[in-house]
Amino acid sequence: MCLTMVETVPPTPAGDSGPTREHLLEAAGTVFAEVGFRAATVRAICQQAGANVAAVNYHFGDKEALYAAVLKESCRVALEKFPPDAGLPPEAPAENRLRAFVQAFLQRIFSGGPSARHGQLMAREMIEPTAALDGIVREEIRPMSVRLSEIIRALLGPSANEETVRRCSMSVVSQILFYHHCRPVVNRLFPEVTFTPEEIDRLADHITRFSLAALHHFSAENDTERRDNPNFASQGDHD
Amino acid sequence: MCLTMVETVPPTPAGDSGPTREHLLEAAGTVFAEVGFRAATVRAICQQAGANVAAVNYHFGDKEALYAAVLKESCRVALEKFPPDAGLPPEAPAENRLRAFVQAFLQRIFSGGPSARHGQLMAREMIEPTAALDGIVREEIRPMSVRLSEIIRALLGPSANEETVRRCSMSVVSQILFYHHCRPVVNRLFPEVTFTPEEIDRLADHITRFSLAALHHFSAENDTERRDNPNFASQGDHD
DNA sequence: TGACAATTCAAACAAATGTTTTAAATATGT
DNA sequence: ACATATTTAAAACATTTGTTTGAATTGTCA
Repeated sequence: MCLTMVETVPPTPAGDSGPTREHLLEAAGTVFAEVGFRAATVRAICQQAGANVAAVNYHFGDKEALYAAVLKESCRVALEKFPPDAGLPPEAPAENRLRAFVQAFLQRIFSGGPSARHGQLMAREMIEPTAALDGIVREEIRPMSVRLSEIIRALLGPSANEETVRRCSMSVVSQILFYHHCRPVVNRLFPEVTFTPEEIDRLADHITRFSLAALHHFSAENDTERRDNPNFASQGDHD
Repeated sequence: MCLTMVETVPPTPAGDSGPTREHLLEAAGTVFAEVGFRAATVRAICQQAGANVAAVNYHFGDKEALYAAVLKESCRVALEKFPPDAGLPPEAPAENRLRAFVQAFLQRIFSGGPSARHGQLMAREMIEPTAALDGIVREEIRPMSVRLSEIIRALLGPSANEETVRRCSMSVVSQILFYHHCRPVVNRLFPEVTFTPEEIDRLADHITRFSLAALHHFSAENDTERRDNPNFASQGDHD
């Protein structure tokens, strides 16, 4: 069926080939994030981009390729704007690195703009994974996961086994993602909850404190010699 | 346009009107949970139910009403099979009630059958809320939320303010939902993680211990008199 | 300017899908 | 058994949607 296909893919593979291509990427990012891949229509995307219906197929080949391009680009932008280490060196205290990790993650998800759109797209990928998810996990999520694991391992102490590190990592990430993934329910349950920058800061505080408390407890549980050390119960002046 | 419409809705409002209606509900539950409301086709549902294409409209009016019926029914079944208190009386120690809450929630989500389907449907509702979400929040989620809040409040002590209770409640629920909501990523990151009943138990253990450690810390932070009470640090023989 | 490639555009195509219609089949009550 | 209501079935309808087509337009370089 592709005998008559000469070259529908754009001759210029990537970059800023033209304004239409970028408008398309921008509009597609918005529409995909708003209604998801399936519900998004190329007509809606093209209209928002001020382009013709055939523009998607001309510049990207088909709708799915456009989606992959959007996902890749939004991922790049989000990580560039809010790097996971938030500028902290690896030698910084693990408590601070955890705080920075949590805050950067929350900002990446909740601050408006293309970074937030990436969060929306990823949330949809969780529910309905596309072929693009494998690449995202490999290039974005796994590096982030090992980075967090290192922080957690430093906090748990050397005697913590890998399973505990993994479980605790997930306990931390879960708290970050919850407000985003369950936003429709959170909004209905607690309409007073907002996501202003200040509120994001307070949220990062809570998640960090909640997690550090648990991690310090786990750490003390492993190294029995430290069990009655009162230092591990007080936490809050670590910055 | 509805002048010629006489009575497309079923004369028997609910209950076990006929085998076809139930087959439809069953098949629709499976298909909706698998591919979501939008991607599910009434043709696929009817085929799986062994019914004619027109059966959906005859018995439920339209596709959306069928979806609402599925959501309502799956919610009923899930809560009936795994009640949030897991048979524990309200006078039981808060630690035990928390453990029961976590375990029942995890089982509701991960054990197969109609109960798990409800979890799938709810996950999709989070990402793409339908009109049915308001009812679910009112009748299912909010009661569950106040129940958890009571447990958390008991653990935090009387001096904890509402905001802390709310935040800690979310920290607990988030850990429960994470493995479910982010399953595609978890599977790719840690293929060794399974969700057998035993693993679910261990997961419930971790979440409960992690949360109790943090909550006891918060509690001690508020009531400074309890700070050095060693009871709040040891927890692990609660069954 | 003129030829050639790249891009845009309007129209149409083909497939999928929710819904309706009309008739046949089945059950129900007398 | 007959009449009536209920349910099922096949076909068609109307709309949406991703994609293609071929002409028109624009840009580029000699």
